[in-house]
Amino acid sequence: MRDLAHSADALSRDLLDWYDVHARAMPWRVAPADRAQGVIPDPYRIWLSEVMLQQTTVAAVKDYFERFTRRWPTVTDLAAAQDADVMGEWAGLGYYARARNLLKCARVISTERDGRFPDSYEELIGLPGIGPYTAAAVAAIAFDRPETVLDGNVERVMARLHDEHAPLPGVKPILKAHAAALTPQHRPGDYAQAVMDLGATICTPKSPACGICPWRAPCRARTEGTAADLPRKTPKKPKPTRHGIVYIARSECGDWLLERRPDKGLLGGMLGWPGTDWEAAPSEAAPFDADWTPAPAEVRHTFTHFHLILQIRTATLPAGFVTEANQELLRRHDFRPSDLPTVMRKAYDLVRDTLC
DNA sequence: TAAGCGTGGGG
DNA sequence: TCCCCAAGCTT
Repeated sequence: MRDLAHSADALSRDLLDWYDVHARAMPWRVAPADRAQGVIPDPYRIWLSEVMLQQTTVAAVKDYFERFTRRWPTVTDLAAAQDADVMGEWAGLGYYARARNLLKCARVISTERDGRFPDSYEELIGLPGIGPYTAAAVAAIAFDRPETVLDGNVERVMARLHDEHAPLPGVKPILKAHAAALTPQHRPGDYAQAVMDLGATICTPKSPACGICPWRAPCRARTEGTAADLPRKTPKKPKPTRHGIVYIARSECGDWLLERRPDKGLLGGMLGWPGTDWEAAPSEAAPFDADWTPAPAEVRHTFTHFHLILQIRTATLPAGFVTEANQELLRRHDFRPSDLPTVMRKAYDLVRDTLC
Protein backbone atom coordinates (compact mmCIF):
# COMPACT_ATOMS: atom_id res chain seq x y z
CA MET A 1 0.00 0.00 0.00
CA ARG A 2 1.24 3.48 -0.80
CA ASP A 3 1.71 6.12 1.87
CA LEU A 4 -0.38 9.24 1.84
CA ALA A 5 1.20 12.55 0.89
CA HIS A 6 0.43 13.81 4.42
CA SER A 7 1.95 12.39 7.60
CA ALA A 8 -0.16 10.34 9.99
CA ASP A 9 0.58 12.85 12.73
CA ALA A 10 -0.73 15.73 10.65
CA LEU A 11 -3.89 13.80 9.76
CA SER A 12 -4.76 12.79 13.31
CA ARG A 13 -4.07 16.34 14.51
CA ASP A 14 -6.36 17.83 11.85
CA LEU A 15 -9.10 15.38 12.74
CA LEU A 16 -8.83 16.06 16.49
CA ASP A 17 -8.99 19.80 15.80
CA TRP A 18 -12.17 19.22 13.80
CA TYR A 19 -13.59 17.01 16.56
CA ASP A 20 -12.92 19.62 19.24
CA VAL A 21 -15.34 21.90 17.38
CA HIS A 22 -17.83 19.45 15.86
CA ALA A 23 -18.11 16.56 18.33
CA ARG A 24 -21.76 15.59 18.57
CA ALA A 25 -23.31 15.46 22.02
CA MET A 26 -24.42 11.98 23.08
CA PRO A 27 -25.76 10.75 26.44
CA TRP A 28 -22.77 8.42 26.94
CA ARG A 29 -20.08 10.70 25.58
CA VAL A 30 -17.62 12.83 27.57
CA ALA A 31 -17.20 15.97 25.47
CA PRO A 32 -13.62 16.72 24.39
CA ALA A 33 -13.56 19.91 26.50
CA ASP A 34 -14.61 17.96 29.60
CA ARG A 35 -12.10 15.26 28.84
CA ALA A 36 -9.39 17.89 28.63
CA GLN A 37 -10.42 18.93 32.15
CA GLY A 38 -9.81 15.42 33.40
CA VAL A 39 -13.35 14.02 33.30
CA ILE A 40 -13.18 10.22 32.95
CA PRO A 41 -15.86 8.21 31.11
CA ASP A 42 -17.80 5.51 32.96
CA PRO A 43 -16.74 2.17 31.37
CA TYR A 44 -20.19 0.71 32.07
CA ARG A 45 -21.89 3.44 30.05
CA ILE A 46 -19.34 3.19 27.24
CA TRP A 47 -19.71 -0.59 27.05
CA LEU A 48 -23.51 -0.42 27.17
CA SER A 49 -23.65 2.24 24.47
CA GLU A 50 -21.23 0.37 22.22
CA VAL A 51 -23.22 -2.86 22.44
CA MET A 52 -26.44 -0.97 21.68
CA LEU A 53 -24.74 0.80 18.76
CA GLN A 54 -23.74 -2.46 17.04
CA GLN A 55 -25.46 -2.21 13.64
CA THR A 56 -27.82 0.36 15.13
CA THR A 57 -28.12 4.11 14.63
CA VAL A 58 -27.38 6.69 17.32
CA ALA A 59 -30.93 8.01 17.01
CA ALA A 60 -32.42 4.59 17.71
CA VAL A 61 -30.14 3.97 20.70
CA LYS A 62 -30.60 7.19 22.69
CA ASP A 63 -33.90 6.42 24.43
CA TYR A 64 -32.94 2.83 25.15
CA PHE A 65 -29.67 3.97 26.69
CA GLU A 66 -31.48 6.45 28.95
CA ARG A 67 -33.99 3.84 30.09
CA PHE A 68 -31.32 1.21 30.77
CA THR A 69 -29.05 3.50 32.76
CA ARG A 70 -31.95 4.93 34.75
CA ARG A 71 -33.19 1.46 35.66
CA TRP A 72 -29.73 -0.13 36.08
CA PRO A 73 -27.19 2.61 36.94
CA THR A 74 -24.23 0.21 37.36
CA VAL A 75 -23.07 -3.06 35.87
CA THR A 76 -23.79 -4.73 39.21
CA ASP A 77 -27.39 -3.51 39.10
CA LEU A 78 -27.73 -4.90 35.60
CA ALA A 79 -26.18 -8.21 36.62
CA ALA A 80 -28.85 -8.59 39.32
CA ALA A 81 -31.74 -7.95 36.92
CA GLN A 82 -34.26 -10.58 35.86
CA ASP A 83 -33.69 -11.92 32.35
CA ALA A 84 -37.25 -11.09 31.33
CA ASP A 85 -36.87 -7.47 32.46
CA VAL A 86 -33.73 -6.96 30.40
CA MET A 87 -35.23 -8.61 27.32
CA GLY A 88 -38.34 -6.45 27.78
CA GLU A 89 -36.31 -3.23 27.95
CA TRP A 90 -34.37 -4.30 24.83
CA ALA A 91 -37.56 -5.09 22.89
CA GLY A 92 -37.71 -3.12 19.64
CA LEU A 93 -33.97 -2.53 19.39
CA GLY A 94 -33.31 -5.76 17.48
CA TYR A 95 -30.49 -8.31 17.37
CA TYR A 96 -31.67 -9.81 20.64
CA ALA A 97 -28.57 -11.97 21.12
CA ARG A 98 -26.99 -8.68 22.16
CA ALA A 99 -29.29 -8.44 25.17
CA ARG A 100 -28.66 -12.02 26.24
CA ASN A 101 -24.89 -11.54 25.91
CA LEU A 102 -25.12 -8.16 27.64
CA LEU A 103 -26.57 -9.83 30.71
CA LYS A 104 -24.03 -12.68 30.57
CA CYS A 105 -21.20 -10.18 30.35
CA ALA A 106 -22.58 -8.04 33.18
CA ARG A 107 -22.74 -11.11 35.42
CA VAL A 108 -19.14 -12.07 34.60
CA ILE A 109 -17.93 -8.54 35.35
CA SER A 110 -20.00 -8.34 38.50
CA THR A 111 -19.18 -11.72 40.04
CA GLU A 112 -15.69 -12.43 38.74
CA ARG A 113 -14.23 -8.92 38.58
CA ASP A 114 -15.98 -7.16 41.43
CA GLY A 115 -17.91 -4.94 39.02
CA ARG A 116 -14.83 -3.45 37.36
CA PHE A 117 -14.34 -3.61 33.61
CA PRO A 118 -10.98 -4.79 32.24
CA ASP A 119 -9.07 -1.91 30.65
CA SER A 120 -7.29 -3.71 27.81
CA TYR A 121 -8.33 -5.01 24.41
CA GLU A 122 -6.93 -8.47 25.21
CA GLU A 123 -9.04 -8.86 28.35
CA LEU A 124 -12.17 -7.38 26.81
CA ILE A 125 -12.26 -9.42 23.61
CA GLY A 126 -14.07 -12.68 24.08
CA LEU A 127 -16.33 -11.49 26.89
CA PRO A 128 -19.90 -12.30 25.85
CA GLY A 129 -20.97 -9.99 23.03
CA ILE A 130 -17.60 -8.22 22.82
CA GLY A 131 -15.84 -8.73 19.49
CA PRO A 132 -12.95 -6.91 17.81
CA TYR A 133 -14.79 -3.64 17.32
CA THR A 134 -16.32 -3.36 20.79
CA ALA A 135 -13.13 -4.42 22.56
CA ALA A 136 -11.19 -1.71 20.73
CA ALA A 137 -13.91 0.87 21.28
CA VAL A 138 -14.17 0.30 25.04
CA ALA A 139 -10.38 0.19 25.49
CA ALA A 140 -9.96 3.40 23.48
CA ILE A 141 -12.97 5.43 24.59
CA ALA A 142 -13.27 4.37 28.24
CA PHE A 143 -9.57 3.90 28.99
CA ASP A 144 -7.84 6.04 26.37
CA ARG A 145 -5.84 3.12 25.03
CA PRO A 146 -4.36 3.50 21.51
CA GLU A 147 -6.55 0.78 19.96
CA THR A 148 -7.88 0.98 16.42
CA VAL A 149 -11.64 0.85 15.95
CA LEU A 150 -12.87 -0.53 12.64
CA ASP A 151 -16.59 -0.15 12.10
CA GLY A 152 -18.61 0.66 8.99
CA ASN A 153 -17.72 4.35 9.28
CA VAL A 154 -13.98 3.76 9.53
CA GLU A 155 -14.08 1.25 6.68
CA ARG A 156 -15.74 3.83 4.46
CA VAL A 157 -13.39 6.65 5.48
CA MET A 158 -10.28 4.52 4.94
CA ALA A 159 -11.49 3.11 1.62
CA ARG A 160 -11.95 6.67 0.37
CA LEU A 161 -8.85 8.18 1.91
CA HIS A 162 -6.72 5.53 0.18
CA ASP A 163 -9.02 5.03 -2.83
CA GLU A 164 -9.26 1.29 -2.23
CA HIS A 165 -11.43 -0.33 -4.89
CA ALA A 166 -11.29 -3.96 -3.74
CA PRO A 167 -14.68 -4.98 -2.30
CA LEU A 168 -15.67 -5.62 1.32
CA PRO A 169 -15.43 -7.78 3.25
CA GLY A 170 -12.22 -9.04 1.62
CA VAL A 171 -10.46 -5.67 1.79
CA LYS A 172 -11.12 -5.32 5.51
CA PRO A 173 -7.56 -6.27 6.64
CA ILE A 174 -6.13 -3.59 4.33
CA LEU A 175 -8.53 -0.99 5.69
CA LYS A 176 -7.66 -2.04 9.24
CA ALA A 177 -3.97 -1.51 8.47
CA HIS A 178 -4.70 1.94 7.06
CA ALA A 179 -6.69 2.80 10.19
CA ALA A 180 -4.01 1.47 12.52
CA ALA A 181 -1.35 3.57 10.79
CA LEU A 182 -3.33 6.70 11.66
CA THR A 183 -4.22 5.88 15.28
CA PRO A 184 -2.33 8.36 17.48
CA GLN A 185 -0.78 7.80 20.88
CA HIS A 186 -2.17 11.19 21.97
CA ARG A 187 -5.93 11.30 22.73
CA PRO A 188 -6.68 7.91 21.10
CA GLY A 189 -10.12 7.83 22.71
CA ASP A 190 -11.19 11.14 21.21
CA TYR A 191 -9.58 10.13 17.92
CA ALA A 192 -11.60 6.90 17.72
CA GLN A 193 -14.82 8.82 18.22
CA ALA A 194 -13.67 11.51 15.79
CA VAL A 195 -13.15 9.08 12.88
CA MET A 196 -16.58 7.60 13.46
CA ASP A 197 -18.19 11.04 13.73
CA LEU A 198 -16.48 11.99 10.49
CA GLY A 199 -17.96 8.96 8.76
CA ALA A 200 -21.38 9.59 10.24
CA THR A 201 -21.62 13.30 9.40
CA ILE A 202 -19.19 14.22 6.58
CA CYS A 203 -17.94 11.06 4.87
CA THR A 204 -21.45 9.66 4.50
CA PRO A 205 -22.39 6.71 2.26
CA LYS A 206 -24.18 8.88 -0.30
CA SER A 207 -23.18 12.38 -1.40
CA PRO A 208 -20.30 12.90 1.07
CA ALA A 209 -19.60 16.52 2.05
CA CYS A 210 -16.02 16.52 0.78
CA GLY A 211 -15.91 20.31 0.59
CA ILE A 212 -15.99 20.68 4.38
CA CYS A 213 -13.99 17.55 5.26
CA PRO A 214 -10.88 18.05 7.42
CA TRP A 215 -9.23 15.35 5.28
CA ARG A 216 -10.20 16.79 1.89
CA ALA A 217 -6.56 17.56 1.00
CA PRO A 218 -5.05 14.07 1.50
CA CYS A 219 -8.17 12.14 0.35
CA ARG A 220 -7.35 10.11 -2.77
CA ALA A 221 -10.94 9.25 -3.66
CA ARG A 222 -11.82 12.93 -3.66
CA THR A 223 -9.00 13.59 -6.11
CA GLU A 224 -10.10 10.68 -8.27
CA GLY A 225 -13.80 11.52 -8.02
CA THR A 226 -14.61 8.03 -6.72
CA ALA A 227 -15.64 8.87 -3.15
CA ALA A 228 -19.36 8.27 -3.60
CA ASP A 229 -18.69 4.81 -5.12
CA LEU A 230 -16.57 3.56 -2.20
CA PRO A 231 -16.36 1.27 -0.43
CA ARG A 232 -17.38 -1.39 -2.95
CA LYS A 233 -19.25 -4.37 -1.55
CA THR A 234 -19.94 -7.86 -2.77
CA PRO A 235 -23.57 -8.11 -3.93
CA LYS A 236 -26.19 -9.30 -1.44
CA LYS A 237 -28.48 -12.25 -1.91
CA PRO A 238 -32.18 -11.57 -2.53
CA LYS A 239 -34.57 -11.99 0.41
CA PRO A 240 -37.18 -14.77 0.11
CA THR A 241 -40.71 -14.26 1.44
CA ARG A 242 -41.94 -16.49 4.26
CA HIS A 243 -45.42 -16.93 5.71
CA GLY A 244 -46.75 -17.67 9.16
CA ILE A 245 -49.72 -17.43 11.51
CA VAL A 246 -49.88 -16.10 15.06
CA TYR A 247 -52.67 -16.88 17.51
CA ILE A 248 -53.66 -14.14 19.93
CA ALA A 249 -55.85 -15.33 22.76
CA ARG A 250 -57.24 -13.73 25.92
CA SER A 251 -59.02 -15.36 28.80
CA GLU A 252 -62.47 -14.21 29.97
CA CYS A 253 -60.80 -12.00 32.59
CA GLY A 254 -58.41 -10.41 30.10
CA ASP A 255 -55.20 -12.41 30.53
CA TRP A 256 -53.00 -12.73 27.43
CA LEU A 257 -51.46 -16.02 26.26
CA LEU A 258 -47.82 -15.51 25.32
CA GLU A 259 -44.77 -17.67 24.72
CA ARG A 260 -41.13 -17.25 25.67
CA ARG A 261 -39.11 -18.06 22.56
CA PRO A 262 -36.07 -20.34 22.88
CA ASP A 263 -32.75 -18.57 23.47
CA LYS A 264 -31.22 -19.59 20.18
CA GLY A 265 -32.46 -18.39 16.81
CA LEU A 266 -34.65 -15.57 15.59
CA LEU A 267 -36.04 -13.33 18.36
CA GLY A 268 -34.34 -15.67 20.83
CA GLY A 269 -35.36 -15.16 24.44
CA MET A 270 -38.15 -12.76 23.52
CA LEU A 271 -41.84 -12.87 24.33
CA GLY A 272 -44.17 -13.56 21.43
CA TRP A 273 -47.54 -14.91 20.36
CA PRO A 274 -47.94 -18.64 19.86
CA GLY A 275 -47.75 -19.48 16.19
CA THR A 276 -46.46 -21.50 13.31
CA ASP A 277 -42.93 -21.73 12.02
CA TRP A 278 -42.23 -19.19 9.30
CA GLU A 279 -41.78 -20.95 5.99
CA ALA A 280 -42.58 -20.78 2.29
CA ALA A 281 -46.19 -21.78 2.93
CA PRO A 282 -48.17 -21.44 6.18
CA SER A 283 -49.95 -24.32 7.92
CA GLU A 284 -52.20 -24.03 10.97
CA ALA A 285 -50.69 -24.68 14.42
CA ALA A 286 -53.18 -23.29 16.95
CA PRO A 287 -52.19 -23.57 20.63
CA PHE A 288 -55.66 -24.94 21.49
CA ASP A 289 -58.86 -25.92 19.74
CA ALA A 290 -61.22 -23.00 19.31
CA ASP A 291 -63.20 -21.06 16.76
CA TRP A 292 -60.24 -18.92 15.67
CA THR A 293 -61.27 -15.67 13.99
CA PRO A 294 -59.00 -14.50 11.15
CA ALA A 295 -57.99 -10.85 11.48
CA PRO A 296 -58.85 -8.76 8.41
CA ALA A 297 -55.29 -7.43 8.08
CA GLU A 298 -51.91 -9.14 8.06
CA VAL A 299 -48.49 -8.11 9.31
CA ARG A 300 -45.76 -7.37 6.80
CA HIS A 301 -42.30 -7.27 8.28
CA THR A 302 -38.76 -7.55 6.95
CA PHE A 303 -35.98 -9.26 8.85
CA THR A 304 -32.30 -9.26 7.95
CA HIS A 305 -32.62 -12.16 5.53
CA PHE A 306 -36.30 -12.63 4.65
CA HIS A 307 -39.65 -10.89 4.24
CA LEU A 308 -42.48 -12.14 6.43
CA ILE A 309 -46.23 -12.08 5.86
CA LEU A 310 -48.01 -12.96 9.06
CA GLN A 311 -51.68 -13.84 9.38
CA ILE A 312 -53.42 -13.32 12.71
CA ARG A 313 -56.13 -15.37 14.39
CA THR A 314 -57.90 -14.45 17.61
CA ALA A 315 -59.95 -16.43 20.09
CA THR A 316 -61.05 -16.54 23.71
CA LEU A 317 -59.06 -18.83 25.96
CA PRO A 318 -61.16 -21.70 27.36
CA ALA A 319 -61.68 -21.69 31.13
CA GLY A 320 -59.21 -24.00 32.85
CA PHE A 321 -56.62 -23.71 30.10
CA VAL A 322 -53.27 -25.03 31.33
CA THR A 323 -50.12 -23.40 29.97
CA GLU A 324 -47.19 -25.32 28.51
CA ALA A 325 -43.71 -24.86 29.98
CA ASN A 326 -42.79 -22.10 27.53
CA GLN A 327 -46.12 -20.30 27.83
CA GLU A 328 -47.19 -17.50 30.13
CA LEU A 329 -50.60 -16.14 30.99
CA LEU A 330 -50.05 -12.44 31.59
CA ARG A 331 -52.62 -10.42 33.50
CA ARG A 332 -53.84 -7.29 31.72
CA HIS A 333 -51.78 -5.04 33.98
CA ASP A 334 -48.63 -7.17 33.68
CA PHE A 335 -48.70 -7.24 29.89
CA ARG A 336 -46.69 -4.42 28.33
CA PRO A 337 -46.85 -4.37 24.51
CA SER A 338 -43.50 -2.58 24.64
CA ASP A 339 -41.95 -5.83 25.91
CA LEU A 340 -42.64 -7.43 22.53
CA PRO A 341 -40.25 -7.49 19.59
CA THR A 342 -41.53 -5.26 16.83
CA VAL A 343 -43.01 -7.95 14.60
CA MET A 344 -45.11 -9.24 17.53
CA ARG A 345 -46.13 -5.74 18.56
CA LYS A 346 -47.32 -5.09 15.00
CA ALA A 347 -49.65 -8.09 15.30
CA TYR A 348 -50.92 -6.80 18.64
CA ASP A 349 -51.52 -3.33 17.19
CA LEU A 350 -53.69 -4.80 14.43
CA VAL A 351 -56.08 -6.59 16.78
CA ARG A 352 -55.91 -4.64 20.04
CA ASP A 353 -59.03 -2.58 19.36
CA THR A 354 -61.11 -5.67 18.64
CA LEU A 355 -59.94 -7.47 21.80
CA CYS A 356 -59.94 -4.68 24.39
C1' DT B 1 -16.29 -19.02 6.26
C1' DA B 2 -20.47 -17.56 5.24
C1' DA B 3 -24.80 -17.27 7.04
C1' DG B 4 -27.94 -15.96 10.75
C1' DC B 5 -29.48 -12.34 13.35
C1' DG B 6 -33.88 -6.73 13.78
C1' DT B 7 -35.35 -2.51 13.07
C1' DG B 8 -36.19 2.22 11.45
C1' DG B 9 -34.87 5.97 8.58
C1' DG B 10 -33.27 8.05 4.32
C1' DG B 11 -32.71 8.53 -0.65
C1' DT C 1 -41.85 1.03 -3.07
C1' DC C 2 -37.65 -0.67 -2.48
C1' DC C 3 -33.01 -0.82 -1.39
C1' DC C 4 -29.34 0.57 1.43
C1' DC C 5 -27.56 1.16 5.54
C1' DA C 6 -26.25 1.65 11.00
C1' DA C 7 -20.48 2.55 16.42
C1' DG C 8 -20.86 -6.30 14.61
C1' DC C 9 -21.00 -10.80 17.02
C1' DT C 10 -21.60 -15.73 16.95
C1' DT C 11 -21.41 -20.22 15.12
